[in-house]
Amino acid sequence: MPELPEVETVRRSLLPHLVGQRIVNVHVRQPKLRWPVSTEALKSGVENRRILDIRRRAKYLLLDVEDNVVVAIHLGMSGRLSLVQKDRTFAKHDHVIFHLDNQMQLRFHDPRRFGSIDSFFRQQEVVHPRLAHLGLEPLDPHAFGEDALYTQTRGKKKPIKNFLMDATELVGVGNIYACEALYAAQIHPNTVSGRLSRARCGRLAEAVVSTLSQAIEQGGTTLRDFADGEGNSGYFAVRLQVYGRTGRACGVCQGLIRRVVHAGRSTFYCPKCQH
DNA sequence: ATATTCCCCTGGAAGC
DNA sequence: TGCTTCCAGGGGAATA
Repeated sequence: MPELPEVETVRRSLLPHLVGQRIVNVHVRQPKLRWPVSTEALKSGVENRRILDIRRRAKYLLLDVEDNVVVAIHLGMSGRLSLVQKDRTFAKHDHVIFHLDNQMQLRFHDPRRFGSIDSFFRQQEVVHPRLAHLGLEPLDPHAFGEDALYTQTRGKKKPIKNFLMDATELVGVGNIYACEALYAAQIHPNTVSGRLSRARCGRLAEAVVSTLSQAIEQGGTTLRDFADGEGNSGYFAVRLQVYGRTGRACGVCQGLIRRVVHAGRSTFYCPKCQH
C-alpha cells in the first residue's frame, strides 16, 4: 500500500492530533508483525510520555516521544494507522493500540502483517539495522537531484526500475511511483542505471520529485484500502498514467501500456514513449 | 554486484 | 455457491 506519499499523508494527518498527547498505555494484541514487536521495550519506552513530533524517514513514520524515545512504524503493504474514539470496538487485525490521554486511540491495523513497530532511543536511530542502510531521501533537495542521481547510478548495472525501488539507493519509491516516474521521464524501465546520461538523470530526478509531490498533494494513492489517519482516501489513483493499466492506451501516443516483471514486481510502461 | 526466487501474511478478484 | 488460482502498495534473506 504505502509508498512515500502515503506515509507522508498519514504523517501530516496525524501531526495535529498527536503532538502534545500523552500515551497512557500501549496494548499489543498481536506482536507477530514483520519483526516481533518487543512489547516490554515499547511499553517502557512510551508509556506516560508525550508525543513531541512525528517525522518520516523513507517509508517509516518516526514518533518522537519524550526522553529521546523513537517509535518507528512501517506500514508494509496493508498497514493503516487511525485515530479513533476509545470506545470503538476492535476490528480484526487491529494489532497495536496506543491509548492517549484525550480519550482517543491510535490504532495500528495490518491484515498482512508486513508492517513493523520498533522503539529505540534517538541516539540509536542512525545505527538501527532497519534505518542505517537507507539511501537518498528524494524530497530533500539537499540530498537528491540530478547530481545525486547521476553520481549514485554510476557503475550500477541494474535496471533503473530496480534502482528506483532499491531502498539502499533511494528511499520511498515503491512500485507505483517507480513506474509513474519512469513514464514521466520517458525512460525505459530496463535501462542500465549507470548508462543514464546526466541529462536523463536530471529528467528522472525531476520526474521522481514531481510525481511524489503531486501524489502528496492528492493525499496519496488509494487503490484498495489506503486511508490517512482520519480515514480519508487519497486521490492520486485517477492520475496514474501507467500503473495497473495493462493494455490500455497511453495518454500521449495511444500505444498500449505493457506489463513486464522486474524482481518479481509488475512494471507498467509505454513501449513507444519510454526508451 | 546483481538477478531471481521465495518468504513473511490476508483477502479480493477472476476463472471455472 | 463454491473452489482454485493469481495478484497485491514492502522488503529481507537465501540462492545462483
